[in-house]
Amino acid sequence: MSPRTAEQYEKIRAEKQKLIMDVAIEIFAEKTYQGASVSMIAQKAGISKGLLYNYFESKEDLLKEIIKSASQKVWQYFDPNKDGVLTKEEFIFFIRKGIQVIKENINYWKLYLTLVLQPLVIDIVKSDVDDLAKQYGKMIFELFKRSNMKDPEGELLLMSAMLRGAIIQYVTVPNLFPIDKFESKIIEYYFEKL
Amino acid sequence: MSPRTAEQYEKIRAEKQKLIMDVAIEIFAEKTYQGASVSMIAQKAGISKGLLYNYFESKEDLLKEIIKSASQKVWQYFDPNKDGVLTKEEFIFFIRKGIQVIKENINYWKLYLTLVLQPLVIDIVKSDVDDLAKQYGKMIFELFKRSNMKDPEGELLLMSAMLRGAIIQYVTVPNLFPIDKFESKIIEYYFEKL
Amino acid sequence: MSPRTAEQYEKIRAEKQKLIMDVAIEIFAEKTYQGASVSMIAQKAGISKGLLYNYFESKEDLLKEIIKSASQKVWQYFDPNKDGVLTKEEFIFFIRKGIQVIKENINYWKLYLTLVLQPLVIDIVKSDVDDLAKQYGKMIFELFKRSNMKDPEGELLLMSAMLRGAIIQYVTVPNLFPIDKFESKIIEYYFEKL
Amino acid sequence: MSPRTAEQYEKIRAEKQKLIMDVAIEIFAEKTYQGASVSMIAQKAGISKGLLYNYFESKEDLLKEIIKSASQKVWQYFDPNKDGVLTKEEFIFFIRKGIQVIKENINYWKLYLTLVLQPLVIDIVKSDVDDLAKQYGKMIFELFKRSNMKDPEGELLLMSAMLRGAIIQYVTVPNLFPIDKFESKIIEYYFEKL
DNA sequence: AATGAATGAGGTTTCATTCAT
DNA sequence: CATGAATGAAACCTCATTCAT
Repeated sequence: MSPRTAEQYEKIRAEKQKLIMDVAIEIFAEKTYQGASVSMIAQKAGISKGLLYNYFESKEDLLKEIIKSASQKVWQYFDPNKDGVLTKEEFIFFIRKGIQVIKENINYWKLYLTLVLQPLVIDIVKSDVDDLAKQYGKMIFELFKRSNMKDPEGELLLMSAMLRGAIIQYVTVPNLFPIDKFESKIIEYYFEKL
Repeated sequence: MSPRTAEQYEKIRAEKQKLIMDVAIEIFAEKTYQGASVSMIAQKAGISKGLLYNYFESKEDLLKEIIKSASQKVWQYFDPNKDGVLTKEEFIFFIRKGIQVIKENINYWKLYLTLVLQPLVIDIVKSDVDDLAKQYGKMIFELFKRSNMKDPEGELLLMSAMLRGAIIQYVTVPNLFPIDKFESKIIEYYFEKL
Repeated sequence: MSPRTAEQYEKIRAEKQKLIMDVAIEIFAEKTYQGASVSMIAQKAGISKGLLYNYFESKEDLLKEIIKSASQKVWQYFDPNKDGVLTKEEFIFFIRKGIQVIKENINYWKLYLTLVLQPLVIDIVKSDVDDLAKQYGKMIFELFKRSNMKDPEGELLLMSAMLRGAIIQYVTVPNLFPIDKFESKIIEYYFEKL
Repeated sequence: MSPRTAEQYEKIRAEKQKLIMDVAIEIFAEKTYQGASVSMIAQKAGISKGLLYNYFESKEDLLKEIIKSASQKVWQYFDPNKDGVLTKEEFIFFIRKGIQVIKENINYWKLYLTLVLQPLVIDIVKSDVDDLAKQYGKMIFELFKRSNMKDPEGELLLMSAMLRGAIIQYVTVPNLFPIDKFESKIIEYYFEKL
């Protein structure tokens, strides 16, 4: 009966906040940010609309928080190591890990994709992600060059297109796209080339 | 004093309908189907909201008509020829033509992409396109097999992922993606392999 | 090829006007004055909306004209004869004729009934009809008195209620109400009493 | 600080819902279902349009609920007793009670009448009411037969027409129709005949 | 921390009416 | 006399957000 400690409250808050965000990702991915209503999210999360506004300032704020937090979670695995140099093994790992992360967060990626397709609406998303993408791009380019590829830039283009396309396809129709076969294939491809 | 002839009316209708659809594609692509309002479309088309409903039964109907008409326009170039067999040259042409069509219809492709990412909302889109995609898939697979590729199925996977990814990237950030370089690269790639 | 004469034009106008009114009565009766749209009427009459406005100033004007004209048509049979005295035979005739007129103009009566149920909307209707009703009421009252009925006023009340109720019922569900049986019954009733 | 209890919310909802329905009956009766606007109802009820939609799914739903609830309220007095046999006294009571109920719910009856005159719009109304009407019709017919009336069927026809007509007249112009005199008269009539 | 009634701006849609032809 | 494209006001409805409790 003793009042909860500050930490307990903090924990409860954090959990409820996560719950709301998880539910929101799902609904946003299914219905679009604009097509989803705050009521739907509150209802599916089992809380009142009022309480949702206790945790997030607005619907847009909720979206921003989702992107912020999910970005962190998703991209943490790819923090480039200190030296900024990518070995062949690290590159293979990067692909494997990347595909795994996507498999585990389909809805987030779906949401992410709908968002990047509306440049005017959301610029938040880009900034973070773009930086990382550039760094990686550079490192992979260097790897390709070191491996004596004829046209490292062109190869980079093909590679990123391949990955991106596979993600889209997988995220859109998970059951129809053989992500595992794709994974072996692309790894086999670069294993030989590098 | 006499009323316009049937042809005159027909012309007016056809032109205005096209105008509305063109404007709508642009706005839908920019803001999402749900994020765009009929008012915005009417305003940008320079007509009253009421008139829009003279031409389309509803916002959803407008979307459907856009998809129907744009699908026709976009996919007509790819009607497989009678024999159902794809030569190496036809395959190269297919890629070239495909990229060109996309360059000329960026907004439609953007819209198409936001739509396929919301499976619950629109099933119209798929049916038409899926058929064609399957036919092509099969023909390309046969070509790869005839060319003695080791794993034609896997190669098809990589190829479609590459194309898809390039489209996404180009459509999303046209200025940043070197579509022409990508085109030469992928053609070069298959020119050697086939 | 000679231009039509003024009379011919006049005839055409009169016919078209009647056509529009007939169609409108039907639709108003079916959908309510408010629920019917000018477009529907024009379409069913096979003319353009614009032309309809050539014949009637407004939707409300169309309604007024319908009521005016139909009232005349409907009530003309009941113009009390000069002397203002109703014989038993005339009374019977009045009932017979009344029922016949209703059978022949179901839709007008339906419309009329929906209108009298909205006192605020239409006052036009009443004025004409009320006068006639009062005159008739008085004459029937006199007839009842001459026939030595105990309570002529009360009998008048019952009679008008009976007629009114039968009309409503018949107009509402023509197939279910045995109007002919009702007719014989009520005539038999007054034949004995008078 | 704590939220209202479930009962409190329940009470608020019930009261407001009743308020809206009461206001709506009045306005529908006065202006027709189609002629009344949701704005008018909200305004007269002193609430926002939005709130009305918190209580009713649509304007049509509001109408249906009114009919449902009012039907219950209105017809509950007439639940035939178990044996299904009507005595002379019960018949007299039925007429008295019926007239009283109508006097107390003029607006509902007005609304009801406008609705039955639009067969295409509302079928809801009929089903409930028709059943009851049939049961009563049968019971009254039996009573008439037991009382050795020459033509019980014809008498039933006259009686229901009389009642119906009186209701219409009273509901349409309450001040002009002497409902009390009608009541005594019709009771006197059947008191002698039965 | 929690509720859901309440608001109001804005969305989609309808329709009487006008007008150039 | 005749057309139907075009308008704009107003209808129905939705939903992010607020607030008393």
